Amino acid sequence: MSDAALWTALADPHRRAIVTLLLERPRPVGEIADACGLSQPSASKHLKVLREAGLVRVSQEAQRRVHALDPAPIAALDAWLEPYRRLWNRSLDALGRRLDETPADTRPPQRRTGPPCPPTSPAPT
Amino acid sequence: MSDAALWTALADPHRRAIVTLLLERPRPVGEIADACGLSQPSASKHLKVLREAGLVRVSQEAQRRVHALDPAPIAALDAWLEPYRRLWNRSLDALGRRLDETPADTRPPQRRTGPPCPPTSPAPT
DNA sequence: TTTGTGCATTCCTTGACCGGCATATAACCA
DNA sequence: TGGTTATATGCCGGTCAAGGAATGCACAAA
Repeated sequence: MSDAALWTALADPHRRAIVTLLLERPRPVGEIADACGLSQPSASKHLKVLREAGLVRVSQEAQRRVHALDPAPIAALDAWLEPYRRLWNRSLDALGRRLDETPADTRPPQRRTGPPCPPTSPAPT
Repeated sequence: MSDAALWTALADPHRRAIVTLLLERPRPVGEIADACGLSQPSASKHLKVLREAGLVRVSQEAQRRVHALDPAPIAALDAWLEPYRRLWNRSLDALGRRLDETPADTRPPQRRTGPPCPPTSPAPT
């Protein structure tokens, strides 16, 4: 479950779709294939990649193999993202300060649309 | 700068290395190639992919082309990650609660190490 | 103007991956 | 036992991306 395997697994749009699908609830392979418009073998292969990246876990139910999301590896991505998020928040803060020092009617009309993570320091709203 | 371009750009380990390198400071192509052990054309090509994903910006300085990191697109990744982060935090909280209900000397020694980003809002589930 | 430097682009080869198809495997059912 | 369902796997052809070598291009220095 290397970092590389994780990135590789999520690089494919079909696999991201599968992961998003499993966010809702665990599902058997056939259902995943249908929902994503994949053939059964294709879905099975993608699920294998996701399994090897640690992103999904399987549990056998009779003949079915129900795949469930395991969000734990996402933490590794999140950790990798951390310094960039900090940088991004810093530049947002800087923008905010610049805007605060600018007369209102000369400002660009855009405003912060809300990054998914709260800034580390109070940003003007 | 589609989402797909962003994932594709970051899926390559060399490109992630470049991005990490640029976290420190902007650099010209040759320096990036050296630092990452890439040939100059190879570095140039990777930088093109990163540029097209919006992750780096170029500024010309004499004959040099200095590449700087632009963390903005990272926000898109962060947004994609958000629901998984929530899920992960929920399971950590559940673990924490279970641990709190368990006599101390039967617990595993681990404790929540702190996900890099606090949950932004009470999960609207 | 010539030469040198820094970088981008093109061509080519190779390797990886994806999808489809056929088939193997395993569990359930009659 | 034989058949059906659900899934995995192997093979094949096509596509795409990466790396290397050679080259083109822009700018600067002499």
